[in-house]
Amino acid sequence: MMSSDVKRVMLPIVGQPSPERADAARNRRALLAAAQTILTERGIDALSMDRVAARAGVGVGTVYRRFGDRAGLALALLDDTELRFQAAFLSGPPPLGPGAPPVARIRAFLHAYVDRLETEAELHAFADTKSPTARHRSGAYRTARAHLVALLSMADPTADVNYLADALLAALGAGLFLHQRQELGFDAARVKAGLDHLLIAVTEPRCGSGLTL
Amino acid sequence: MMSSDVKRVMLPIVGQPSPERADAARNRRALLAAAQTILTERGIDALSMDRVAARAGVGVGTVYRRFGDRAGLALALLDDTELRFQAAFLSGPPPLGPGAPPVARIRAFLHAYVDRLETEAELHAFADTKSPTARHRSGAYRTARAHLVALLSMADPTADVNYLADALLAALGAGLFLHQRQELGFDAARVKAGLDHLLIAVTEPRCGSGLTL
DNA sequence: GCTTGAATCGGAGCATCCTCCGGTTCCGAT
DNA sequence: ATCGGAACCGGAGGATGCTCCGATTCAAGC
Repeated sequence: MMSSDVKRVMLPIVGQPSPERADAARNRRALLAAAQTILTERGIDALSMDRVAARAGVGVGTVYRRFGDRAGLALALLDDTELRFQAAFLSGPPPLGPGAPPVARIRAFLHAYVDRLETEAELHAFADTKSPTARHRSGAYRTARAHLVALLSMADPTADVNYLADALLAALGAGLFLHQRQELGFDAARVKAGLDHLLIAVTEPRCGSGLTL
Repeated sequence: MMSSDVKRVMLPIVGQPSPERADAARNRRALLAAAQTILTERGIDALSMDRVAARAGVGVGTVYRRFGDRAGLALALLDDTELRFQAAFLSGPPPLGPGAPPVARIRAFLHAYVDRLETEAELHAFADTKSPTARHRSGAYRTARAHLVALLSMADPTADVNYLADALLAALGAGLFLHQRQELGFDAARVKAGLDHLLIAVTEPRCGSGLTL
């Protein structure tokens, strides 16, 4: 009864109270692998929850416990690049990371986001299909938004940076990007140039009256 | 037999080759009325195709023939206000209609759009849930876009107006608006002020170098 | 009226998203 | 080794979007 004290210290590493059971981790890996396979083999239209479950050899309920819903599965598939992206703009080398002037960092952020959309737009769009506000509630969106708010407030403390951050991110919507690439025939450079134009306009100090409406 | 000549003149009004069969028109009205009733009585979450069909006393197939899909039903419900809106900015009194300077017309357009979202945002969002690019393919979007492109090119012929029109409309997305109103606690005035800021920035002539990136 | 071709109707049926809950598996503690 | 409870598994099943096609209804021409 005295040795129990020692054993109870069985440290829970650091984060979650229960890290994850072995079978659960195995299933999660199998599900992500199955989803990736279906994605590359048959395209995003074939990426249904039932199919992913069948391909991974588990029940449908397991998919939903792991990922919550279809959007959660898509976000999990994007998790690797998302984490790398966040690391890059939070603590990577400039101009994306700290060290460059705010406007240059925002510009690097926008361009890097476009580069992500170039290969992941369909998956981003898929993640947004569940609800029209799903995108804005995701952790990825909140992080990006907070980053832009911080940089914008350095660049122009007089502006409504909370509004502007959402406006810039709206211009980076996956649906809009697909429309620009497929319907309008824009290339990535044109999208980036448009974003540059927006960014300059928004962060450049007013010169005229500023109230010429 | 000679009266047949008179009968054959049964003019098809003007537009469609076959105006619409009587039963079809009756069903369309019944379906729209049923949808409107469900919408006001039980909210948008209860607006399913099956329920609309049952409420109108017709089969589900009829709903799909009339409206194509869920987005089509939503657009049909918005058709009245959409037509009024288009009439207002295409041929109504200034500043929304012709007669005012381009930037003032754009500003009036943005404000009027916000006013629509104030009462119709959920329906707009519902119409967008089918596909991420559904919004951009709709006739309403194309009309609004063309209008903005025309006005923007008058205000600033040197800009990429095709990009800017979409960027402004992205800031008017229903999902973003709901997020701003519900999650962020913005009121309509703040959204309009943010749009004004964007508009001024985008249309105001450059004063600095213009390439300070 | 009646005929007749064509447009429309309607609901069975399929695919998908998601929920629910009884049975099973894991893993720390003894 | 084993035990017990917490966590997990899985598939039946409800709800919904959408499709398909035989039965029905409309309306133009006689």
